Amino acid sequence: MSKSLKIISIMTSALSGCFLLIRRGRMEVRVRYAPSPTGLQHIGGVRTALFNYFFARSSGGKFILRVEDTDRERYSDESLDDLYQTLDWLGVKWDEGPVVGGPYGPYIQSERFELYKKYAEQLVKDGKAYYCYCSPERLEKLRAEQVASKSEYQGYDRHCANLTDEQRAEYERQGIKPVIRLKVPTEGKTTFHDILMGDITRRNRDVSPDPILLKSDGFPTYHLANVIDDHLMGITHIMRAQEWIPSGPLHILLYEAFGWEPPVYCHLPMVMGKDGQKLSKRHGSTSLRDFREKGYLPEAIINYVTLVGWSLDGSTEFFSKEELEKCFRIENIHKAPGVFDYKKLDWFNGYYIRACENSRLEDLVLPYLIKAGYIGSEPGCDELELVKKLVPAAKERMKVLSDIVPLSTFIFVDEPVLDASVYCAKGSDDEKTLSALKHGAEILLSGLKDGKAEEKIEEELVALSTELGVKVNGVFQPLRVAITNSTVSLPLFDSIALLGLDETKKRINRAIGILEAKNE
RNA sequence: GGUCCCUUCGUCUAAUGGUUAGGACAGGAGAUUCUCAGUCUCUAAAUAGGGGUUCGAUUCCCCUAGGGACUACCA
Repeated sequence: MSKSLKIISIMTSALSGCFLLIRRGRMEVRVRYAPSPTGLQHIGGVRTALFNYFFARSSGGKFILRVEDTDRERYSDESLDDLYQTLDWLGVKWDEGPVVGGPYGPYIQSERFELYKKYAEQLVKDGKAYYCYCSPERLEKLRAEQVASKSEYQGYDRHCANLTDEQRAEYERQGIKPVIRLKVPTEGKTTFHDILMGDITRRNRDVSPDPILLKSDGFPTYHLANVIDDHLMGITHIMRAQEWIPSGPLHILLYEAFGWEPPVYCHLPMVMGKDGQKLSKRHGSTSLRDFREKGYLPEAIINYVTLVGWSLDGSTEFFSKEELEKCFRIENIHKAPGVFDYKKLDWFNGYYIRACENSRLEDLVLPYLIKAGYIGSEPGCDELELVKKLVPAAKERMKVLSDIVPLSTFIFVDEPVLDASVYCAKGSDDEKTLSALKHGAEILLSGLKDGKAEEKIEEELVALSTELGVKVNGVFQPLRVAITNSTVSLPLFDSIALLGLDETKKRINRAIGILEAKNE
């Protein structure tokens, strides 16, 4: 190419870029989350929703929810409920979509049923698509043969691509319901641009040959419905998981067949399990419902999940939803897939629990205590008072809300430790342990009864330990085990406050009995 | 099998054509006059391999290897 020609070509491409900018630049960003209600919302889907939502917010655009319920076999009402519940729980609000409506509705694909058929038939009229009468059995057999022969050519053999009118009429007479397939060109190549990945090109002969657009039941397949709706709803950016990259060229072909301008693509890195495979149930919980039930806070989920495959600067760890709505940049999305780290999520969750207002935490923890049967389903004043005392003591020991149950069991279930050796701390012995328990109890109970400061009592207990020639824990452990029935527990004074003085006294005396029986 | 995508500590990630390659989780050690937890301090740990381009490459290019996704009348 000569120099001047080159310059001209650069200029024209710059110019067409300008037009694109003018056409698009004025337009606000419109993105969508378009799940199919065939199961519970999971980490991967939620991450996609979040990235779309944050991108929309941070660029002053619109976030649209669209329900892609074209698979009647796998659809369930429960999944749809779960979708709404999950987004609601996360505090992700959609600007347009089901429930709230919007100028491009309806936003549920089954309610747009007629539309897809119309467009598919238009494609047939234009010679871009055709009716196919092949039976599922024939297709199955074809596929089996291709797999067996390890043929380089995999996919539909275009058997119905050039049917005569007579042949078609004959099939129709037999009552066979056709599907509509797209004519994929066999020559040339198709390129689409991805913000993250750059240009991705595929030879047309490698595009899955003649995919079905409209199923025989009249419902569209994903490809058709997705392209039509994205266009009709004015979607500007498609942010979806990288598993969709292979169908990118097919979608471009569809946009071309319709004569439409394709949107900008951004394929999100996938979320993997520890073994590097796509995250699934066998790696642990994946549904948001599970996480919610175990007691993860929405702020922890949001914070951690958006940090898989995205980062601001590599050192900022904590982001609130509101911050992400401001600082999320599409350019900071990573290309490589990321492993979902349950431990790090736990760490975030613990952090957010500790940061949680006590009053809110009381409310959050209540259902777990009720479910455990520790407090009534209609908690009375006494019970609420107890929870009020429990929360600050348990707070920094919790990773998930359900941890409140094991931490508070000693209050509600009294199963004394009968093995005397458990009371004995490292470096102490049976005799000293008994003595520590007896004298410690005296110091403790009389001190508390007289309203002595905890610090003062603690000092006296420490003094007792030096007196007995044991470590500090040599005095505290027998008391704690006696009171909480466990070597692992809340701190001594918190435990007593929760249990009450009478019950404390009762448990200590019982423990003294257990130790005395052994020492004899 | 075919096509496409990816590759910095175990994990999530930062960085630049020139740094002791930074942070966080997890791990290890220690501190905190009660266990556990929390908090604090310290510590170990990475540019997949091989070729180029370059005075210099982890960064740019090529090859190899490894991993992943897709290959449905599912999305």
